[in-house]
Amino acid sequence: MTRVLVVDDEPQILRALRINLRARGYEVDVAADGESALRLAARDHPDVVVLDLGLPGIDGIEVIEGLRGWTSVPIIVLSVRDREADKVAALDAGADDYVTKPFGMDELLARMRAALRRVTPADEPVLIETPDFTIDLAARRVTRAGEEVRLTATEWHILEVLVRNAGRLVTQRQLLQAVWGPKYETETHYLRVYVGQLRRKLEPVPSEPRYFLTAARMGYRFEPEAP
Amino acid sequence: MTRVLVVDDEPQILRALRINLRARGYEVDVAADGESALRLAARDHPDVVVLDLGLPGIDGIEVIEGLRGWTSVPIIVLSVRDREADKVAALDAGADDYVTKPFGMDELLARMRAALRRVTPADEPVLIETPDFTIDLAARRVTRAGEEVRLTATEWHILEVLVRNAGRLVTQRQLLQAVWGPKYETETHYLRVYVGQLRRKLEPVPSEPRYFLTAARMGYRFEPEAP
DNA sequence: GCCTCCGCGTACAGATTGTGTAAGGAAGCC
DNA sequence: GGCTTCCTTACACAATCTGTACGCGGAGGC
Repeated sequence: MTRVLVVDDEPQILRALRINLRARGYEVDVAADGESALRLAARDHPDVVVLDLGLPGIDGIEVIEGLRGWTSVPIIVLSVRDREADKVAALDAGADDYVTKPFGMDELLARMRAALRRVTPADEPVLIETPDFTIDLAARRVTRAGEEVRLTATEWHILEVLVRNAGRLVTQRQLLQAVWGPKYETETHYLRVYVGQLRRKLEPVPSEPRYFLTAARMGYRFEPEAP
Repeated sequence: MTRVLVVDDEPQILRALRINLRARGYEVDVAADGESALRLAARDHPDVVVLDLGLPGIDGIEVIEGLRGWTSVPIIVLSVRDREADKVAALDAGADDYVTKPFGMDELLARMRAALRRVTPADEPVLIETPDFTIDLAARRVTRAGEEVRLTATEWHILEVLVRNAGRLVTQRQLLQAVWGPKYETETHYLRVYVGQLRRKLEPVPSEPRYFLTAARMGYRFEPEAP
């Protein structure tokens, strides 16, 4: 089922969108400000985000940047601002589309379909195999020596972000933002605890990590292949 | 180099687009009708297509369908028609974006960048190779003779600034400002220490730098190729 | 040609900060 | 109530950063 995260501070628009999208068979998350948007996105992993730019609190552009730190989910921006500079800023920050209010529901739906169509065929590898364990992203399952490894929700969340960025460094900020939300950007000790648990469950020698590598003062990196 | 196929039957728009896109470093193909568009696309495999809907001969929608038969190249539709039904039809036929004429060149360029970004995911391996070592900016990793070279956060930061300005001189002020912040503009000796460490870790003969060159009283320069 | 001065590179050590691990309390679920 | 999971704190250890000292060499003045 396709999940949409709708972010807008105007209740009637939020309501209209929710009703329309539900009627079309989408599962709908709603948020009225940037912080909840980032938190919900981190928790629910929507397939597409519809984002109003004129938010209270965190700026819409910052929400785009926050999301882009860890996910490539399509972002469709809604905005009353019709100035070219605004569009360029949003698109260059990482938005996929920019629709000016007032907009037609059919157009928005068509743009959503277009955005979703692009994502689906590019099905990322769902199975990640290493010499020591196998990760099935679709089934949310990790197998080690034939046995299933039980992971908690938080452990899985961290694993997922790292694995989806395999080979790349993920900064502590990105991880914290993705898993706990933007307010926790400084709580780096959470990461230490949970990365440590992942290592204990998955690394052949937890004290000498081979897959979940630390880059001091920067972040962590998942390295799927034995070096 | 990025190749753009522009399809429009109005000569002045075609001309304006060609000039603007060339000026931005794109390679530009042009076509004035649907048939040439399909032919050129097949021949040249553009990275993005900018397509006017109001074409003589084959309908614009048919061009989209024709392209979608064999390629997923991003298609940005231009059109004078602002009716929602037209947008929906084009998007559902396979277009990625729909821009109503008259449009701003900056907006179109931003939408092109957004479309291109999706195709070439931002995580394209940003690899800088020299005869002696390889830098992977995404992974934050340096490999030398097959072995990973461990760099500290500060070392990385300096390396990154230098590498992103490869071949150009980076002033001491720029470096200090980028790595330590504007308050440290005068602490040039920090640079000496850390550039020295980079040389020790990466230069074949640290005392005779070949990649990390000093420009006395000015700054440093990274030279990726052996002279 | 000699001397001085300034900037550069290196070495090193104390202070600071980051990291990994263990463990306990709170909250939720069966 | 027992179990699991999450959040939080504490602590030891290690790595990194910061700051000082010193030797070297080239540019320019004399």
